[in-house]
Amino acid sequence: MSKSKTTITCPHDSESAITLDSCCTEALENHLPSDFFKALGDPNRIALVARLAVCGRPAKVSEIACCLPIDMSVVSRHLRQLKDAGILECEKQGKEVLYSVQYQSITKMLRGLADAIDECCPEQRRCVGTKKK
Amino acid sequence: MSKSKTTITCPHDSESAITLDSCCTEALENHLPSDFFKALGDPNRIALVARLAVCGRPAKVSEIACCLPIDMSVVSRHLRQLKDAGILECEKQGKEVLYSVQYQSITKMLRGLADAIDECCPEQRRCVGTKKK
DNA sequence: TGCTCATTTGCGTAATTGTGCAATTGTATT
DNA sequence: AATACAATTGCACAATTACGCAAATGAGCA
Repeated sequence: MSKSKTTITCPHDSESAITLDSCCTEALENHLPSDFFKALGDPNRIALVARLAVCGRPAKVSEIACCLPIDMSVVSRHLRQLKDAGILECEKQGKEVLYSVQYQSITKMLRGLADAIDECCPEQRRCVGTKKK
Repeated sequence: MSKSKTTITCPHDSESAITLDSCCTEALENHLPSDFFKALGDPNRIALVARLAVCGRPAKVSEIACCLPIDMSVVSRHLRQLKDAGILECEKQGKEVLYSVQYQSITKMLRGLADAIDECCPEQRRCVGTKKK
């Protein structure tokens, strides 16, 4: 943890300004890519990831699609979004495209975020209540 | 992990059906509440959480709102959504409402999910390639 | 009681997103 | 070359969501 610190004051209420540890903010926001969460924010995409995760092997789009009551074209778009978010990966094999879960990068991401939040937790740092007056 | 297992066959392609370990699916889906991710899927809400996290103390709505170029009523709604998702908590104090980050429940959730994904990771289980033939 | 301030809620609108269908692309097979 | 199949993309539409403004709620204070 560093000691660099910035205080951002509220224009209309400078006394109760939120104290921002800039270094910590960056560390946290690096771990908070909203595209990652947006990708997991849809029930159908959650279902796709869960099924693919327990499947344990690369699966083609058509077999993934048949588990859900939505069109395969929609599944294809969902899979692409999950891939762009770093949750899935895919490889072409002949006519087919095989999707699989990026286990390591997901768990690394989740644990990294958890650690970053722990770093910010008041109980774990000395820099609490540094209020500008 | 248990041994109960279910195979869901594709209607039009039963040979390449995705093998589903039902117990594992449930375990995973329990860790995948889409509302949690949906709440973190918006850049403004991410910013709110990050700022509140590094703030390290309960903060009132107006001071949280002044960090973002959006109306306070919108911030209020975002905060409520984050609270409903279990990411923030709030307490009334006179006229004001103080929001703070639920550090423990978030990190517990993230690490629980990471563990659940690890449980599904092919390298860590024996039940790979259980394909119906 | 009347007033002020902080927050929430109602409502209308613009933007985004999820979806299905049809057409297209790309790859193998005949 | 023609055909068949898997996956993607274009397009239109419905549903959801983010947003700002104004009004309402609620809690302290004169």
